[in-house]
Amino acid sequence: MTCYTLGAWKNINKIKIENIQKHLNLWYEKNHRKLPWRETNNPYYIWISEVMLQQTRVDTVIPYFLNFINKFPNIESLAYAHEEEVLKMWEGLGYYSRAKNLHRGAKVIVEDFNGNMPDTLEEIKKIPGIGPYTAGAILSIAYGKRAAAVDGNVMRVFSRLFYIKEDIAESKTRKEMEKIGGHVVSPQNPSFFNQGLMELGALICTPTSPKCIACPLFLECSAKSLGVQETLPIKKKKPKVKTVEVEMAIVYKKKKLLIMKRSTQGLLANLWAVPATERELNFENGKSIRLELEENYGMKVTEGKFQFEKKHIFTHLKWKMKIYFFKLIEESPIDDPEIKWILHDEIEKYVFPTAFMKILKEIESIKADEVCKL
DNA sequence: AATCCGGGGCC
DNA sequence: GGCCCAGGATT
Repeated sequence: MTCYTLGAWKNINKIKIENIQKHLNLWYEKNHRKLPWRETNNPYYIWISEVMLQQTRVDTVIPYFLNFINKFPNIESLAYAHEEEVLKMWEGLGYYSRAKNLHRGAKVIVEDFNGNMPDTLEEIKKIPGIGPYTAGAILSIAYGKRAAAVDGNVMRVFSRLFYIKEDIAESKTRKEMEKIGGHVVSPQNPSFFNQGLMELGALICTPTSPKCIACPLFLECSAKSLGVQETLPIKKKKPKVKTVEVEMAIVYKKKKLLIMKRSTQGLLANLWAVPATERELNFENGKSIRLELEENYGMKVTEGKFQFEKKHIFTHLKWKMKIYFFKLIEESPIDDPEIKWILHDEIEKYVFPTAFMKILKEIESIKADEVCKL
């Protein structure tokens, strides 16, 4: 059995490739899950679903997809929407720049492509938020074109199928995988083939304990024949998790709660939140949230009352959140549209990331009487 | 090439 | 608590 190191994919036996194409397409046709975006070839639906599925599980995406296409049924309706509306539909899904790019992308399609999703690689790559994977997925699934659509699942399948030991965290390996994807994709049905690879990765060729006994490519799999399927793919880079202490201010003016928009850059950019300061743990150089409110907004508040602590884990970041309650003493002299005082039942009008939504939900259960006693 | 950007499920 | 992700943009 061959080990296909860098560049050796050109030597993959032609019969082996044809067998893989035949077995995989038949398996996909018979065994694929019925999902909302698989009911159609509409390029718009395929686009939305593929972007939502980036780094996100199918079960999470389904309700978001249905709500999204209900609210924005076509490219025009998305292009003419306000960004706030688009973000609202994305609330809780994470990686919010995906929603902003989707919105920008719809505008580009309306302005530069006459409102139709382009069907060539060259044009489709001009749309913000569409990279190599999403481009290939749209071309093959919506337009039946012979294009590679290589994501994490496909790299795992390839690494086992062809016994590839290169580190899939490296970009040269990813590029190599894309070449393999373009080389082996079925000319008969590129859509079934690409979706078949991903479905196989999701259902059979799973990261841990792959179900080889049920795999349609059992006989073609190099790793399985050597019994090394569990050791692949090889992925070396490990991001370090940084812990950050975050002070959050729950400020009340009577029964109204203070919220403000986060900065236009960085984590959770441009989304609504309660005022917060971040500082790296073990460094005492941060200002307290109370001082920030006074210096940045000229807002005087009572001494903070520590309420509770909570953790929130992002991919490479751990937030240790300390939540303090304050009462307003003196209004800010600045009239800033990005500062608002809202009643609790108004929080659904604004877009809050999950980390803050959890806090707001906990706050809600604390009685107003208690706040007034501060 | 390295870094940033969420969130949830699983063990 | 640590692991896994159906990536793309920016620097």
